[in-house]
Amino acid sequence: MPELPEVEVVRAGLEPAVTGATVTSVEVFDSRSLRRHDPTYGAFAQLITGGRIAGAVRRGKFLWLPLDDASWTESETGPAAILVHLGMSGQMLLRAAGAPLDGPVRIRVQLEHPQHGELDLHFVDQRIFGSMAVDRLMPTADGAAGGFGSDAALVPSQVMHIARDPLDPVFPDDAFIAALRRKKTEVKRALLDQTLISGIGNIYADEALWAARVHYAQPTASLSRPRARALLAEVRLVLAQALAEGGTSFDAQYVNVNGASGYFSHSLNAYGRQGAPCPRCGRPLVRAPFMNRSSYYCAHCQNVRL
DNA sequence: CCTCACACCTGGGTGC
DNA sequence: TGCACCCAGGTGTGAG
Repeated sequence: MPELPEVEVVRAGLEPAVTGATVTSVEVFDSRSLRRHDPTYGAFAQLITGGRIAGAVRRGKFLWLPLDDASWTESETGPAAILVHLGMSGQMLLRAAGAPLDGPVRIRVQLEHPQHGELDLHFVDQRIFGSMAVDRLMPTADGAAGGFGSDAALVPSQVMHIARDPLDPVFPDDAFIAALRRKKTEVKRALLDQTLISGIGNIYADEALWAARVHYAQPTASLSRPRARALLAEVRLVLAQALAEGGTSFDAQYVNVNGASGYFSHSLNAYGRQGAPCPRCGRPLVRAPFMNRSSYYCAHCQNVRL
């Protein structure tokens, strides 16, 4: 269940290892992990073999590895990147060259780094909700950097419709709050809408709502401006705290880039804690069905206020 | 245009 | 023991 903090941990782990490295070999063991790849663009392996990776960039839960200019000028395809979405259970594992494939490795990318030598990148994904792809880079609509990790004002075409995330220095607070209050939906649905604000999933949505004392089903149109602003502030706090702790995971599905588990569920106040006392008021937390999943909240602290 | 239900996936857990 | 079923949930798509 990687959300923004977990994906950022992966990005930060990959960045020093892959920047400047050349792709020497690509093996796709399960083509379902190329769900996001458009084959009319070219074969995934062929497009990136020989390319040089310029960095590691993230917006929300999307991660991409831009390819050096020299990698695409000859093919005249324009700037491109290796796009990664971890989905539910995806991992990007750095391994020594030729290391055995432990776990459901769907794609292996072998790299040659001028300083670090040979390195294997394993895309592991049990549930195959994640995917890799090669995608064209497009200019950002606002002219600002496309994501965290690069100054380039470019994003993959598949990320064009994804909103900036709340840790982005140019995240438009006022426009977000206005758009949130214009929506005719429930507040948690809005927090999970990646075209409105990106990077938040079921876990951090529940945590931020608990911290802001907002009921998950409160209509967005009924949120006062100060209350919406306070909610956004709690979203930022929750994400920043999780990031500082190295990400959150529950069943070892999520493992950081070096293979160590990012297990920090003890820091959660609401998510997954049905029946346990609310850390604020002591009353038992509740689990309620929501969008074919679950919402965890305190029925006492988190009141619908119209 | 907006909102929402649903499909896509697999492995672990549970009840019979 | 075996089997059917449920659950986890991020995203794209199509219906209304």
